[in-house]
Amino acid sequence: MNKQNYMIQPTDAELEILKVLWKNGSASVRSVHEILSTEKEVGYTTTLKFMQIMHEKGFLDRDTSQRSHIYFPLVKEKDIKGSLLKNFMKNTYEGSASKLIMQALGNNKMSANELDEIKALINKIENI
Amino acid sequence: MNKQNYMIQPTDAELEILKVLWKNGSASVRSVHEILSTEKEVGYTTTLKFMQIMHEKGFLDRDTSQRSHIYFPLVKEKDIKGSLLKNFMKNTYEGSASKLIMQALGNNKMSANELDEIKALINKIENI
DNA sequence: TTTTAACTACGAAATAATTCGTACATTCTT
DNA sequence: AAGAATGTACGAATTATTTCGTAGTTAAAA
Repeated sequence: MNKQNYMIQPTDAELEILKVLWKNGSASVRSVHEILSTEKEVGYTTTLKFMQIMHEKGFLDRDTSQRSHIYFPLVKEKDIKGSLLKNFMKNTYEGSASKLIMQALGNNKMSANELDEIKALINKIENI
Repeated sequence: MNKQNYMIQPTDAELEILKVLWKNGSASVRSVHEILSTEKEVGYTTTLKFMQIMHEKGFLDRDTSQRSHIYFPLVKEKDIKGSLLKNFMKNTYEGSASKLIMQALGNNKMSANELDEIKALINKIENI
């Protein structure tokens, strides 16, 4: 039973780290930090501290058998993003998925391919 | 030229107040506070303080000709929500509207009517 | 083997967001 | 007219989040 409503949510800074780890499977603080550094100015111990906090919070586990610890995500990308989405939907669109989708459609250019993909999913949902 | 990328965004607490005002057009601190109180425990001066801050930030204007000031929104619901959505999309879905829409579709039950509305909008977009 | 580099741990400063108490003014009630 | 109720203003406490400095350890390089 995942993605509960009250699932703990990562903060913005924590989400950035999770995204790096979801993409890479597992990594040392050093390599996560190097990737983050390409996007924004941040100190090494800042990244380290976040990863320690995230370990405490249960977002990450780690292998400490080597001097340089290797961290990996304990939470699934889909679950976390789903939970963040649900929360955002609640705060901003009174919990209405269709309101959110309508505005996202209206405000953003998408490729024909993406639009088709969306239509296909709707059809699939409707034909159940 | 509205809804710029760097449009100032309301915090969560500020958004709640904006939502009340968008729905009511304009209102005193007292009446906003009464509505908020039905949803959560909050002190009167907290609501007052927020509305003063929002006035400073330019989210609200107010009529101070009476003792009880009347506040009204200076920003449009669509613009603010669009800006929040864009920001959320950037943080959580790498800025991809279709990723967000796909997950929103997948995770939420919608009525046939809502689904049709979404399909109609897609068709309209495709037929331009 | 001495120095330098890389690593963890962790307290605490800095910043952002929320919440409220208190002071003071005006209006309403009695 | 006195007291109670209602209003604004605003400093400051509280809480959440982000950021980093420093201490101490281990490994690598000179």
